[in-house]
Amino acid sequence: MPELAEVEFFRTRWDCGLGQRVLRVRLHADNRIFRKTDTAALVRTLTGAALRSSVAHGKQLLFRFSHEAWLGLRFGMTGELRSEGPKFVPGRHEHLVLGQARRSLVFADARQFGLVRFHQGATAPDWWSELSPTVDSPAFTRDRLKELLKRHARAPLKAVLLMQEGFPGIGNWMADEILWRARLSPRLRAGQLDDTDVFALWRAIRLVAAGALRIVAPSFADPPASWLFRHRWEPGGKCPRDGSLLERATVGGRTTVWCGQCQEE
DNA sequence: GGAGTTGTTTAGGA
DNA sequence: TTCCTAAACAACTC
Repeated sequence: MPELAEVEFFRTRWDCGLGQRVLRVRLHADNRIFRKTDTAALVRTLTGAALRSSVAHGKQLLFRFSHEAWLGLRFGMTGELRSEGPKFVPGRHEHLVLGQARRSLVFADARQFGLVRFHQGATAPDWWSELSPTVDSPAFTRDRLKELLKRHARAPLKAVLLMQEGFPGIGNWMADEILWRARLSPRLRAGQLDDTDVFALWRAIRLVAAGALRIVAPSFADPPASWLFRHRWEPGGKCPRDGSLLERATVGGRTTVWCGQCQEE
């Protein structure tokens, strides 16, 4: 479920706990979600620590606590954050619950494709500080995009846009939306683009990222009907630009929707 | 019961 | 060696 804007939406759901101490940590230590986590250290350190701040980077979140404690979260397909009452009892999918005096901060993920990470230290962990620039940051330049396309010249555009090391935050629906805006077929090989195409793709990336953050992040609202998003899952869905029937196929290993008329092969 | 799901990692092939 | 693809992970819905 969560891409750039959805992750940002979930981040703010724990804002109500900022500045407050964690009194009790409950977790399902044996679950796959903790495969990279020292759960004993997490429980020991976060108990009594106060939540200081949070930040999103693409599909990833980092929460900073007092006691030099850092909590990293990834959502996979079905992860989410919620705030519940102080007496909340975790169900089988609520893998991590930080109990504060007035609320419980809940991380749930039914499929457990997500990830919980814990770090202790004066500075953010390496797996956070080494992330490449997100697509909405000033560092994501046209030259950087050109370089990424060159590096994966033989892969289809759709597959390249989904690579988090190059395009942090872009997921399946955003990739389709971007390619539709740029009028480029998802099946085009990345190395086939000329400078005009690269510029169109860059502009579409910026526009879709900014639009998603503006529309989706504050309240999880759907984008307007002028976006491909609203038509991509409908049977018989039509292109909001020219009204022709949308195409659907697996590209780059993922279900992909595009307009065969206005997206250049 | 089978197919599909807004994600990532890994094994194996080209 | 490097890069790309398909399968696997786990649980739910239609």
